[in-house]
Amino acid sequence: MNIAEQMKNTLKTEIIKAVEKAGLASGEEIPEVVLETPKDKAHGDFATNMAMKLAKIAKKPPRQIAENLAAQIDKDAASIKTIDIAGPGFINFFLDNSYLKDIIPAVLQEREEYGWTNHGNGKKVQVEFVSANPTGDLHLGHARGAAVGDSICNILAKAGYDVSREYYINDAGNQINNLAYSIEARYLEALGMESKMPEGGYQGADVKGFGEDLAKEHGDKYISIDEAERLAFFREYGLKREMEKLKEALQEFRVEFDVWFSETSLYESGKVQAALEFLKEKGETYEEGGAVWFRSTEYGDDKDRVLVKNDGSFTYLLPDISYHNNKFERGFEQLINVWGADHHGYIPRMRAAVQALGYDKDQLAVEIIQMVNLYENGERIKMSKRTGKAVTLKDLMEEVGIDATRYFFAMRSPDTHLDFDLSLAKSESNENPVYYSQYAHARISSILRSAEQKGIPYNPEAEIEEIGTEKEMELLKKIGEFPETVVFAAEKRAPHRITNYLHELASAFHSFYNANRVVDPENVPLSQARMKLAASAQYALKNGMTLIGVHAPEEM
RNA sequence: GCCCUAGUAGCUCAGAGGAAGAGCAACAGCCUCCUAAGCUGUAGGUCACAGGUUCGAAUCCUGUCUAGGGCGCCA
Repeated sequence: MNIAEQMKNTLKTEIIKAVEKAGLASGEEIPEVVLETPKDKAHGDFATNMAMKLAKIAKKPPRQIAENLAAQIDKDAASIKTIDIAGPGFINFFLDNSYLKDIIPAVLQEREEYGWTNHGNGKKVQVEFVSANPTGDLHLGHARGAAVGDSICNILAKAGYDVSREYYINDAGNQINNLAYSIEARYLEALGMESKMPEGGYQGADVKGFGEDLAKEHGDKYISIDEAERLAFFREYGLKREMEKLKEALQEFRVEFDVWFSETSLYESGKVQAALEFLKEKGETYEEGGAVWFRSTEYGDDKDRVLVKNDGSFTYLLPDISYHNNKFERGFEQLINVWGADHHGYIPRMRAAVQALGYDKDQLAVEIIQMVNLYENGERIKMSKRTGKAVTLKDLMEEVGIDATRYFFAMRSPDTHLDFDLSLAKSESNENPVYYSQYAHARISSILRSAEQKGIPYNPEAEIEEIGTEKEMELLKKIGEFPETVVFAAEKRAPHRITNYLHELASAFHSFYNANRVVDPENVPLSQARMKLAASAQYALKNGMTLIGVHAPEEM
């Protein structure tokens, strides 16, 4: 348990004791103690609403209860300096914050592991994200999904969950045939022959390039061979090329997967058929109009869904059910799917499927990544995947840079529409929020370098007793909040909690920097104490940035 | 028509029962000194609207309006 948590727990215990001593409530009656850290410093270090909660039980006005509690509480036991009563009955605690200094040695001992906890108890979690069809470049929406998904995985892993990152390759549907036909058309075109793009074909420059490459390497070799054979070849070829590009772009974006799961493999191992048989035997299906239906309405869906069409072929739902069954068979206790907004209507039937398979509906969580609109110089940039005129992940990385792109996507709550301001993300100025935390990190490196040059070496044994100014204590407090922030972000699966925290931490550091001089040759002990404080802040900054895939530079 | 998401400062967004917040933009200051991509201060609000629950609602419930998305035997 970290220092900030310890303090909170002590305070909570003392509050409960005071409630009992004051005879306001006892045992089960006592409401859960809520301790918050007020934004306004005038409201103390911690505040509780206990008096208001007790008003009903004790049948007294909240302010009177607050007075009573304030009188009963053991101040020394909880390092309380003063207690205020404010507003409708808040009790504000002003603490003797010297305990915060223990944060420094704790951070400096844990270093790159500061903030990591065992909160998740090694629970096996599988996160499936991106899973874009291998039929073209990753666009903006995928980029957001990749950034958010990867950040969620990092956060869960560091909060003590056993995380597996997975990409589901849709390599079995019609879209792959379409890809094959599109490549064929481009191939013929490259040979100067008559060709026609299929309906809904892929117009992207990548597919065009494949056709040209094939023509260059193999000439007209594929014109004369059997059509089925030819298309099979184009399928394989297209899939391979597309997957290579996807992996490369994602890797560059600092997104790695543990498992690349092929839809086709489900068919080959008979798992799709097996899932269908399982549901049939369990009575979760019925036949109507020559099709096999899944009784998804039994589990809260709007209508039943077709699994097998009347021509005997499967709908996309069936392999998906099989896939999710397979995930559970692999021992995952919690599944998290990160999906684009266009799939949200699909959630009820998937949750129904999970239940029909015999699992709890909460074992599948779906995070919806809302749409991204691109702006430049205040103007909306329209995109169309159909015509291939979309901004791709690669474009973003090139134009904006990886750090800024990752930060921008992590910065916003995933389930809200995002306006991505290209000019802002590209700007290398104080308007760009990504530099703020990076600058704090680089600044600390610079301070430590500068101290060395001035003959003040970093001294791990330095005393930190002299730490105590207002800005120093505020910085310490913020550093101490890191572990609980990571846990909170993991529970809410909310990477933007991390960027918010980083901003607050950087702000606390910059503020401290401007108020208190770190390197002072006239006072080496104090300099060395502050260097340890700065180093602690730097670890918290760096570790937080790691979670969202942003680099922590030594200089800027 | 039904469902999902959103509506909070000029702009972009946090906050999800407890005291209205940040960044940018605006205005006024701060470098003979460790990185001014920084700091300090000022100004800026009917939390879309109307009801309800509660000691207390931006937050929960109901309805309305606005914007975007989804509602295939497509994937």
